[in-house]
Amino acid sequence: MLPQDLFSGAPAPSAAPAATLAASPLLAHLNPEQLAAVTLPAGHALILAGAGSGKTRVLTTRIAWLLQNGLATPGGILAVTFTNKAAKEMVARLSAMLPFSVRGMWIGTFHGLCNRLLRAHHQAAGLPQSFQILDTQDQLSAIKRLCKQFNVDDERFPPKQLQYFIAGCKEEGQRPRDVVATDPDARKKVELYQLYEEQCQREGVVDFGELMLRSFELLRDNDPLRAHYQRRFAHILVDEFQDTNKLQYAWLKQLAGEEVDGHLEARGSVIAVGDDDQSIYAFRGARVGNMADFVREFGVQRQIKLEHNYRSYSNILDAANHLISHNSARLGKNLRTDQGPGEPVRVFEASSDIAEAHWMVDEIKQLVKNDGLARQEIAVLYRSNAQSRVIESALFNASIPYRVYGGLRFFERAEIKHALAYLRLLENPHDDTSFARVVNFPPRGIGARSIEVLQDAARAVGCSLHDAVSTVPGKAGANLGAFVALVDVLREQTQGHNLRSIIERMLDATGLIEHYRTEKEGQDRIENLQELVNAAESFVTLEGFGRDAVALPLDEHGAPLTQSPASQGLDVDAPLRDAPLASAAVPGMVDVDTGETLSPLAAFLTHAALEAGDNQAQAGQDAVQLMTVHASKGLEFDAVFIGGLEDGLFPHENALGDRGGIEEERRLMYVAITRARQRLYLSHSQTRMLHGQTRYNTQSRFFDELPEGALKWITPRHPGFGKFAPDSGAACAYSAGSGGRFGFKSDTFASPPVPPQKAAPAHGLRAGINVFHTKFGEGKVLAIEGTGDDARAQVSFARHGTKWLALAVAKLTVVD
DNA sequence: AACAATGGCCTTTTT
DNA sequence: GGCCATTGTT
Repeated sequence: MLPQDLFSGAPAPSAAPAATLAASPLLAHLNPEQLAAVTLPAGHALILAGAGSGKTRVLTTRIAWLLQNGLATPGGILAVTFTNKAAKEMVARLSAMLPFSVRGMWIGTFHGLCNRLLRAHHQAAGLPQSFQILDTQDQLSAIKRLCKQFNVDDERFPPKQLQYFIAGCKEEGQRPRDVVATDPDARKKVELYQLYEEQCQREGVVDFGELMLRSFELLRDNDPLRAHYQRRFAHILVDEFQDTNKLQYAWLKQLAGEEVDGHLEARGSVIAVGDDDQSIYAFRGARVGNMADFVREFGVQRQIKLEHNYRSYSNILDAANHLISHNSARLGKNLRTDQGPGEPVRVFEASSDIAEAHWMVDEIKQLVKNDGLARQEIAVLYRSNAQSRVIESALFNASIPYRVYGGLRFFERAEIKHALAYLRLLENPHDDTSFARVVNFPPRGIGARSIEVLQDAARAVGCSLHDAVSTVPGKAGANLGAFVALVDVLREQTQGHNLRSIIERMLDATGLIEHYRTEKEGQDRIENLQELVNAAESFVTLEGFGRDAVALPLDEHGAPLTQSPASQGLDVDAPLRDAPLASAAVPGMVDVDTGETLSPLAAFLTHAALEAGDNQAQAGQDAVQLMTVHASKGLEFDAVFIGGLEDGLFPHENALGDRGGIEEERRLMYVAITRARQRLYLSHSQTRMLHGQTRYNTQSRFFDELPEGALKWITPRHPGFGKFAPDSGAACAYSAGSGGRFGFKSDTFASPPVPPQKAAPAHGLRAGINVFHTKFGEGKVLAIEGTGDDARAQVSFARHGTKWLALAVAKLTVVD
């Protein structure tokens, strides 16, 4: 771990005298730490930015400051984020700060910037210029198609698992030849990975992982190109650094400079901004360890902690600080505020999930009525999506408008995917994933049998489905021919048309709209398809076609021969003379470096793949916000409810076995707590309907890690975690007060909830004895670790391998 | 090819 | 309990 003293909060020496800086309106109202971060001298730096500490402000002000003081040119700046939302926010704020367009800067998501790089240097990267991007759905169908073709037993190799395997390999930077496979199963997987790659290459498509890996390899293997970009990007800024995976970190290293004798020969400055306490994406490959690696490998000299929180009252921060202090392996950070204590954190114990939801509804009503809070400033957070149902129905019955985040996004909807598949076929007839998707949609007499014949034919010749159609005889061949003709004719007809007209013609010619006219839920789908036309329209106007691009001569490696004016940047004063322009440079459109252009259609398809759109229902309404804790990261609300704080749910039982699982759950809780500005409500329920059965849960262990002084128990606190009150009658009486009138399922109320297996405090387990688990079956205890509520057992199950189970949660019974 | 029925799954998720 | 995907039926 990093020594504590490295993280001195002291302002770093700045490039200009403090007095001058303070006078600058840009730097007004920054606190000393923020000021230090904004005015860091050249060199790599790590900024540990706590929740609500003004991180985005620091990032954008830093960029503006560099430009204003002539320390950087727009072309020399690369700022990378994880989500489109964050990238847009940065662009918007910068546009407001700067008197000129942000166009010359590279601001975007990792994948967006990779896309840009690969489009610009598609030849060097071995890709067609208009390669299309597979989203997760497309990738899965591509894998399924592959497996079918090679007669893979999908019991032994479920496509989902293969997808996970392939994505995982790519995130680790591994090509099939790099994967070490010892057992036959693993070898088979690698073989399929190889075949999948060949298929993608043949079809001219890349998945998300490929976008990252391919551009990493491009930089790694192409010396002049790498040198060019290293020279160009003098200032690299990375947001949410704790969420970077291994490959993204390696990608950043390629851009940052040469590695000499194990340490990085710095070219530009990399400023990494992150918060290890908010690392909640380890499950998808994020490596918090990248923060420590960054400090070591980049020889980071300056680290700044932003600990001043501008969001919450101190009771809320106390709760957060106290909780997170139970994690080991932290870089160390404590949030503080100038605000007073505020309201205590209210804690409620419900007798059932229904009662819990009704309590929330009652409290929400009061917050709106008595405290005048806007409904959209109230959020209900939960650990898993399944929990939303009960809350939704309670809100619905109380006629409180609400909005659930999550679910399908615009470009992920089936009808939109169908339309996009047709559009992709216009762009690239060899995109078999798209071909297979719509060859019989709307239905045109091409059944599974015909498709199978076609696929076999295509494989035999080694060509695309499109090209194999002519070899299929008979009626099936005729139907297939008609489909191909439809697409080919459409392609010719729409040649030179604008995007709107292409899409309208496509919708008409393919009969998509017509097809949905007869379906029961077709009206919504038709509206969505019309919305697609609007989306395309606004894409065209927003992204501004035909803006000037600068051509750049390339050598035979695809690397720029000379620096373009853009890469040298405008001279210091020039930007200020530029007319202000709100639109941002968008990946996939026009590359300002190379002048390479993409057809409007290809650009729009890229946009659709890279930015799936909003995943929120009806926006605009003043509605209570419902979402998972993960989805709430980066947001803030006046009042926050965190429900389902029960052991097994939050922390989630699946996390208890994993190494570091509990700590990630704790960080998740930390994220949830720090969303609240004024009020925080925590609740747990004695019983909960989950997967069709009533579960009896004890309160979350996290309650024991919160400071008593900041809490106010609305229902009396139980003696302690894991020890259920023998007589639960009291709890029932309390819930009757606020939620009882809503009625209980007889089975939950008839007898007081009794936790089934936790009656005996001593678990009575020891190594060697046999146990039974409801999910994993029979197993043998290998080891016991910890005591009391932290006790865990390592159990070897006959069918499920060896697992660590928390005894307080796992349902283990001794078998003799 | 369209529909009904059954079975298996079930933490979190962006690009 | 409810959602999905795949299977079976007409």
